[in-house]
Amino acid sequence: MSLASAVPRPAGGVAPLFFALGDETRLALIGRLGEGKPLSIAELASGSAITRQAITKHLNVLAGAGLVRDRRRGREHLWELEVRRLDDARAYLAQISRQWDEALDRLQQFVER
Amino acid sequence: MSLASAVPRPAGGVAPLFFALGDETRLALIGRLGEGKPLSIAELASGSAITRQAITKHLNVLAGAGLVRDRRRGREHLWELEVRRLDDARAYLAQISRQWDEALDRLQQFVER
DNA sequence: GCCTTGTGCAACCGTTAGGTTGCATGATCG
DNA sequence: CGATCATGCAACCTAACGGTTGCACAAGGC
Repeated sequence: MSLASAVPRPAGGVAPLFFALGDETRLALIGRLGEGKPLSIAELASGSAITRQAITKHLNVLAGAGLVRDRRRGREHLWELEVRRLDDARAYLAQISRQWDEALDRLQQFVER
Repeated sequence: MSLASAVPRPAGGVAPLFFALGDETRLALIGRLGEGKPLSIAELASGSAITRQAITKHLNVLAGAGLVRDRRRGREHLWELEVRRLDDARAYLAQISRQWDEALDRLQQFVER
């Protein structure tokens, strides 16, 4: 009955995913990592008004949501974007839109007969 | 230069939008409102483990992000989904994906020559 | 071996989020 | 008018968030 349960959620749930996206600083990080080149924490922190440790925390939040992945090279950690995870979020939003459209169609037909 | 600033953001910024989506309870509300039928606060609260006032707060957060709109009928407020706002979020995600793909293409060409 | 550089870890702090309870208010139905 | 039902408003509480500072540590460069 409940359509809510009919909406399949990616592993781990979408809420943490959206939560990770719901912060200006984190969006900025995603934007920079989206330029393609993997960056170290120090590189991400330099030029930012924020502390390196704060950046680290944000990266961990993003990593927890699967939005970002780190790979160490020597003594430094290179972080890069995990684009597929963005698709999960998009798919979820698309599904709700579809559910909405279909519901409106049903209501429309119900009115017309 | 910075590609981050090249990503157009919907009015009000996307961060609040994603923030509003980043909560399990709020996602459930969106799911129920996505069924098409406008619902009152009391209707949304009944059957929920949560207090009516908590629901009200969540609805206000969603309204603040433009994800939901209320229309009063007599003494009750009917809430309904604002689907277009979901498209804003989707467009933003799509843009980052596109930025990523293009960046990878450039890097690829750089390697090949 | 030393000094530097990139991180991690832990404690701490102010603010906000999510939730509750209690009471006031406004529209509706007898 | 009086009882009732759907809300709003405000205070309060706890836990988490976003940020900082300080120090320890491991990997390179010289």
